[in-house]
Amino acid sequence: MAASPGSTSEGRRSTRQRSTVRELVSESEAFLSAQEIHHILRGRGETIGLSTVYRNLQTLADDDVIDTLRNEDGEVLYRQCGPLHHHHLVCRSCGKVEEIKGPAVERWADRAAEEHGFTDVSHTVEIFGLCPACQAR
Amino acid sequence: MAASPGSTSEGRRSTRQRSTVRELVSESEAFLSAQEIHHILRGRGETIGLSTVYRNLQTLADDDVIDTLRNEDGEVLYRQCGPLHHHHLVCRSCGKVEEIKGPAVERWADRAAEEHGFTDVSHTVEIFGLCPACQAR
DNA sequence: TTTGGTGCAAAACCTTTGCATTAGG
DNA sequence: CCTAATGCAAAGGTTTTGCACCAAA
Repeated sequence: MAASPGSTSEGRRSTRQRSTVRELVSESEAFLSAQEIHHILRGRGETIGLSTVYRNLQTLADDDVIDTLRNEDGEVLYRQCGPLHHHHLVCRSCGKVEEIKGPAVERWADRAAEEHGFTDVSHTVEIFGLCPACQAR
Repeated sequence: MAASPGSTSEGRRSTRQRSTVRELVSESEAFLSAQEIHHILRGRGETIGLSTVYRNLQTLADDDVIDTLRNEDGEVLYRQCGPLHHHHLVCRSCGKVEEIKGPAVERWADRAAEEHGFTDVSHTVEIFGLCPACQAR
């Protein structure tokens, strides 16, 4: 992961909306889009604007509180930063996600980057397929 | 790569626009966005609509003539397919792309999917970092 | 009180789609 | 001919931004 020297979390006020967003992201296993987060919170009766959701997700990502990922449709997805780095095995049909650890890939990626003289390396790996349940259907 | 049984390249007509798009993508080293491609072609005096660019890029991708990739801004980027499946090492600063082959990753991804019972597997791997030139700056 | 945060609506983006027209086979 | 391909404009989607108001410190 990239180092983030200039932490921007200095003058952040704690508001109900920010807490609500952070909590939802924390309690969720899956990656959520901003739209989904807004929809869920509204469904719970929370009062929060879509732009506020976007702005909070951005600041949370800036502060390295949450991880971001882009799905195949170009939507940005958000999730709490996990303690361990891992990757995702995603079902193309039902969207089910399996987490997979892959120390081998980490090493491979770092080495490949190093061989080309790259530093400050990060990587994304996503595996797509058809899960057992969806094959049966 | 997922198997593509039903090749859709059957009834494709060869038009000036399709050739132009394919040629530009072929002759270019870098990944280009649809908007960039349209802009470049218009700049050259070509007569072509933006939607035609999009549609041709889609069919070319469907026919496995070009590779697609999404940049960090969510734009879809296109580039001519290499003969071998490979991944990309992208400089976060200047956008320079190195191709890297990684049979190990292919095997790892396929095995990880298999262990979870997934079939029809494809995967994406992107490595981001700072290239030597940009480190110097 | 001061100023960052919020909410709404409008704008900005990339991308897709409807439809009449053109042109490849 | 026939129908895929084109071009334009309009619509679709996500994300950003302007601005007046609100509330944390």
